[in-house]
Amino acid sequence: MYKKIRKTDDPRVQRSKRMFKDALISLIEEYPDRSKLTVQNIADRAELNRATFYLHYHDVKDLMQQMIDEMLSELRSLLKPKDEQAKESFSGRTRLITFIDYFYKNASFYNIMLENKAFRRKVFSVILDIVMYWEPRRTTRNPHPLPNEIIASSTLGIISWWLEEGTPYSPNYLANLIIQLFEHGNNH
Amino acid sequence: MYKKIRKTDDPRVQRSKRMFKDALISLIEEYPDRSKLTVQNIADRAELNRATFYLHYHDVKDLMQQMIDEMLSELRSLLKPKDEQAKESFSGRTRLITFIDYFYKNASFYNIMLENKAFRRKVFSVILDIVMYWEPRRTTRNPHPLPNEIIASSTLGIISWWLEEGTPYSPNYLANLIIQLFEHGNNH
DNA sequence: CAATTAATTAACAGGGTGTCAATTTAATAA
DNA sequence: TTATTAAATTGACACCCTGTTAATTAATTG
Repeated sequence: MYKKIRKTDDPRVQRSKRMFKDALISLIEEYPDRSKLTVQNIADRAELNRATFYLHYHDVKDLMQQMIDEMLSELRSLLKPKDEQAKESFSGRTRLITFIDYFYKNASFYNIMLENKAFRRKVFSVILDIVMYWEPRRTTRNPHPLPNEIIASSTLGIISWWLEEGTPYSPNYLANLIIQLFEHGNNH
Repeated sequence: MYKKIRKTDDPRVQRSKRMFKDALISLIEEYPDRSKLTVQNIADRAELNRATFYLHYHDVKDLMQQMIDEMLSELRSLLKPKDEQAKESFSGRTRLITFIDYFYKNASFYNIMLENKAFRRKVFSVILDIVMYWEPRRTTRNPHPLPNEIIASSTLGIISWWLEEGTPYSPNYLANLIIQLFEHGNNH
């Protein structure tokens, strides 16, 4: 009785999906205007048949969506403290730098991905998490705090600009600027 | 001796271009995922021939680019004080509210347009202008001001979020939040 | 090996692109 | 009004991409 239950474990599937993802990244970096983002071109670049693409994805959007979900899940796990002890030293500042570093690694790729609304929304919610647990004491001594969404969206705006400009500051320095803005505004 | 010099003054051209622009706006608002943004559909919606489209634009991107330029030029003129006297009362705050109001009018349309990199870059430079002339005195008494790009990009981030969320605050209140952020950060 | 399933191949109708030449229609100077 | 100019339409063209299918080949694994 032959039965193959774990389809996704098939090395052929693994390989194909990896090839398609790499092809998409390669095409995006080569044509930042996304003018060559077709199933045809992706399959050609992956050196796989176009019909194989349809075995795994519904269309290009679907491929991007799956990649986005994987990336975001990776990012979230980076921001999750491993144990109780790590939680202590895992300050808001550390989390912000971890976050910025993550985008710094494949800056040109994430720069493109951030034009995707779905991706941006999910990144926004990750930032919102960071902001919400930033400094619990903030709410107690602060009579008129800004809505967390204002803090998060301005952070996303700054990071988007930073990526578009080719990361003109180091991740650390950028984090400093963002923290300065939220601590003192522009009146230091 | 017949001679027609001013082609662009031809009422037929005026009408056609207006029809195509209206059709684009109509399609964008009907299909926010931009799935129906083809020359074919735009021409159909405009009730003009597809070949006519190509008489005026190279492709859909070109049409959007022309619209973007027109809108930005309109926005810039709104932000330019009419005379020396008006300059007095045209504070940074007033300019920021004028700016936000402009996007509030066709919020759903600008929300889509802000996904266009070219448009976003130009809006960014308009914000940069507002920020640069915000408060001349700021630089004198402020030893460590943030780069103007940080202020501008965070503003753009906030406004983008606000548009994506369906303008949950009034333009005036949003301006207050932005000003509060830059005046005091999140520690009021 | 034998069974299973992934990948390939070739073909299909459908739709959008960008261009062209010939024709019709609208604007306007005289 | 009429003659001239140019815009708009029409129909056609080759080309490319899409999404699907059926038949075949190739790779994985019990």
